[in-house]
Amino acid sequence: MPQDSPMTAKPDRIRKGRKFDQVLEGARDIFLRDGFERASVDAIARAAGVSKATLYNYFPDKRLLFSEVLRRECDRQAGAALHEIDMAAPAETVLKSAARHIVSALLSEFNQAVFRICVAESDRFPNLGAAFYQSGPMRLRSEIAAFLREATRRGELSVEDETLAADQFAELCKADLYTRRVFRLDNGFAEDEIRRVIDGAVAVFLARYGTDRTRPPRLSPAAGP
Amino acid sequence: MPQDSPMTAKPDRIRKGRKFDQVLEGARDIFLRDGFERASVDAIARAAGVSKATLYNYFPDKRLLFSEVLRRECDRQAGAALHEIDMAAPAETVLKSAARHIVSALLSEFNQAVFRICVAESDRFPNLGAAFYQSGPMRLRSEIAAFLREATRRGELSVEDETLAADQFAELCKADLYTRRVFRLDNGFAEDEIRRVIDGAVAVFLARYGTDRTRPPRLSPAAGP
DNA sequence: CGGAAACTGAACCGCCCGGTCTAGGATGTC
DNA sequence: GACATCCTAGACCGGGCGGTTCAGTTTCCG
Repeated sequence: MPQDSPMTAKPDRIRKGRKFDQVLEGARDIFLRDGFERASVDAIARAAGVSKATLYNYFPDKRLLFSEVLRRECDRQAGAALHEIDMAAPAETVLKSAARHIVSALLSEFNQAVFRICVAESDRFPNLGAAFYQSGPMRLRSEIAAFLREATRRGELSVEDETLAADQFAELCKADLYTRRVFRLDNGFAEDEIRRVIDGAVAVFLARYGTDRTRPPRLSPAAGP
Repeated sequence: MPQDSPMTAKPDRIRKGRKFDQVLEGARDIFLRDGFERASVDAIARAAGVSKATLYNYFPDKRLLFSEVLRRECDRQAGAALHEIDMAAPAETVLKSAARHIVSALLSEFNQAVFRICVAESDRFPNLGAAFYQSGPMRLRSEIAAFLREATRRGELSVEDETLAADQFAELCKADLYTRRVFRLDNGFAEDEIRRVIDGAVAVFLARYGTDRTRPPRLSPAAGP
């Protein structure tokens, strides 16, 4: 039973107030929508369904509220990883499904919003960039690198510099799509656009890092001329 | 309807004011440093060595001044292209020197600043994203694509989808470096870090798109170099 | 020289913002 | 009922902002 009765014997409860989470949620909505500068504290309080006094009861100022919100969102983002992929499947299968996960995560509304804010505010909030990097790109890279190492051990791939290869793979997944999304030229992409990029990424990657077992027969236009 | 270009209209030397360029320069400095929201018009006027009244004589409001500044900076950026590269050299040479140009351009202070602003303000200034995209990534891509087409004709490469391949190459050049730069984890990179990425990018690219003439002997672990 | 046009500096306006404060309303515990 | 705690609505403050105005100065050019 989800009883959140605020009286659990004594004030060993650190949680400063009943509406603490509401404040964070409202702040997240407004900050992600408007950015730090344009988000007004009044708007946040309104969105949180809370009075401004209550808000300032929890957080001493706007900056700290912002930092806390972004820190949490970075953590949240870190959860959405590639864990569910069956790393024991054939390399090409793993790469393809990883690519699909990466693409859809990168293009998601949420990731875009957090990315935008982190980029824009990274000078005023120096730790922000690092937080985002570690919660997103860095985790992704180490997961991919671990897989590459394992696949190399199995003889399916031949990767010496796993971190470089992992970065390359992630970058290949961005091709075109990400840029267009970041600059708001498109907000949705057709399935065949996505497949084109994913298949292209896997093909390029395997051409370089595949072994004889996994490298596809060269589909070069050598057939052509 | 507000006139956004003081140089238009009839006479030749109408130049709405002697200090027009000063204003643009000052505005560029401040906007690129502080972004749109945090840049105050007073600061811009001060940086331009001009009174606020003069500034508002040229531009009806802050938004339009901003748009004009960014439009010019995008144009300026477009100039710094790959033209000077000798496209007739062997493919690997061309790719390597192109990669070096791309990397140094991407990591430059100027490009970072413009990128940041475009990303942050792309929703409030919808045409901004497109302007940046066309002046930067898109030009780059079409130049690379043109080279790939030519190299394929020469039989040095074997590329079917030139735009995809061009995007992939540009993405490969970003690996790791760009992310770290954008999030301000580093502001300078050692020469061997850069070379590692560039060589890696070219190797991956040639493994997929090279022909027997240009594809390097596979450096797979089985076969020694 | 003389007058128009460009430019200046500063004061000024209205607005909104971050942040404070107060008087009072719920709520729950003894 | 009394007390304590949390919360609320909104008035309030100082300040910075974008933008305007204006009286006076500089520059340009015939």
